Amino acid sequence: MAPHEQTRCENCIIRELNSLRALKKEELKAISDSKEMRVIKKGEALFKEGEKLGGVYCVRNGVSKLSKISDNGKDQIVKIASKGEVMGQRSVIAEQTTNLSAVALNDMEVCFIPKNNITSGIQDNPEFTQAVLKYMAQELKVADDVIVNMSQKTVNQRLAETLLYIENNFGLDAEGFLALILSRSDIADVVGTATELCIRTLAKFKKEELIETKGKRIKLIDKKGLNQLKNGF
Amino acid sequence: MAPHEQTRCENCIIRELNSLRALKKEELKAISDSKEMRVIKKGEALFKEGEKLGGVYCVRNGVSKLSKISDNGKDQIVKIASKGEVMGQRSVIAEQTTNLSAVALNDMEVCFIPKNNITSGIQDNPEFTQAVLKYMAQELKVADDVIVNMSQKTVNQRLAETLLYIENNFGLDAEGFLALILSRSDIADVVGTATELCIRTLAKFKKEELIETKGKRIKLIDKKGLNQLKNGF
DNA sequence: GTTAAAAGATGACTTTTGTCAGTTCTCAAA
DNA sequence: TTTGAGAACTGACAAAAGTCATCTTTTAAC
Repeated sequence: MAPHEQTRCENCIIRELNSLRALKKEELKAISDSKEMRVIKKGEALFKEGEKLGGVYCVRNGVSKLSKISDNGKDQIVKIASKGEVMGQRSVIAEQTTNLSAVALNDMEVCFIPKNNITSGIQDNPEFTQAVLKYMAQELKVADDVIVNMSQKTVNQRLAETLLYIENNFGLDAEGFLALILSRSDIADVVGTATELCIRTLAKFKKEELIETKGKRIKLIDKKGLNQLKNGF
Repeated sequence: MAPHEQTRCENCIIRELNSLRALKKEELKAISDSKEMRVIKKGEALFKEGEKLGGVYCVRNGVSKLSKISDNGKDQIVKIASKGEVMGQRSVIAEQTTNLSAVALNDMEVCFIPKNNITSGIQDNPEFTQAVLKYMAQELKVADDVIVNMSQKTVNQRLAETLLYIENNFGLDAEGFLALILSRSDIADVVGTATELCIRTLAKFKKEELIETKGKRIKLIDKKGLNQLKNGF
């Protein structure tokens, strides 16, 4: 297959992971012709909160954090997006500026799809619209759950939950450590606490033999214990 | 107008407030024929988390809290729905059980619309689908903001914000008190804190002449001060 | 009106979380 | 190999939030 053809949306298997799979062949061809592949280096921003997006980003490779700075200046990570995720969908649909910033947690490869491709898809293809609708409904449920966790659970519980979430969603490396490596500060921003408390709590988990650490890498030893902790025991 | 006709969806002005306004006359007639008006007394549940909904509820009158019980047994109010709001939409679209419970905060009048009316509307009427999509996109943005507030702001800030929110969305009564009267425990469940701390903080606000109280009613005196507090000054 | 139950309120105390100031570690550029 | 910046970590303390027990007020049922 010629290199050119590898990047045609019609041949792209990533889209099977998201609502773009509901698009018809002609629609995918139209997207292929106008889309643009971008490489984002670790630490670079795909977009920043308040920007008006010209389209959405389909993640081919790598991981991005979606975060928002609160009035007190602290960053809260609302979501971690990886392969297959379409970013910026919400803003494009609502025709609003983004409320979140997207920063690459490692080197990324994304496809930028101009918004008119998406909006025309929504107007002309009921299956696609339905797929987007279901996706958003699911996101909304997840968001509600996060609200409850954030307001009702302790840092202990939320950290345990975050670690389990990372293992479930990003898997392990060859040595059994969490494959997604976050800085302590990023973990704290997911959990919604200060970096120091995050570090202290990780140290406590280590002492209780729930986890092991090696540099910034973390291995979950006692998942049952972490699960109990998460639920408040 | 005959009483019968008053309750026809075609004549109902409530729907102008929500996505149902995008429906065509024939679709509204179909809904009218299958819908069912229900009266819910204060304290009664429209539905409980985990239930499978047979349709959505369009609020004609009254106010309902949408809440979820966290693992530690505490209730978190995620949203307050009033006139014009369509409840249960998310679950019907995602074809899932509800993740939230809906309990009437005062006497309510709602229309129950069977779900096949909604799903067929989504399949056949792109304008309607688009309206629902935009509504959900907006909800998602609001939810993300709530996540950030919950995890990064203090009870002080969140309570100030909640009071301002209630004034902005539900207005005042004849004497200038917040028109929506919540129990201290419900306010605490919105803010995401214990009832005692909520009461204490209200007492503090009173001492600082930010608010006045009369029984369970609350009047906002110094809105500028509350706004500053909300943003952390 | 009486009365029981629920809601509101307060004090005393504990636990959790945040903050500041500093030290150690790590890794990459010079 | 040095070195210097940033990340990880620690201690000490302060502030915020939660809990429990108790008391008062309000509300609604009889």
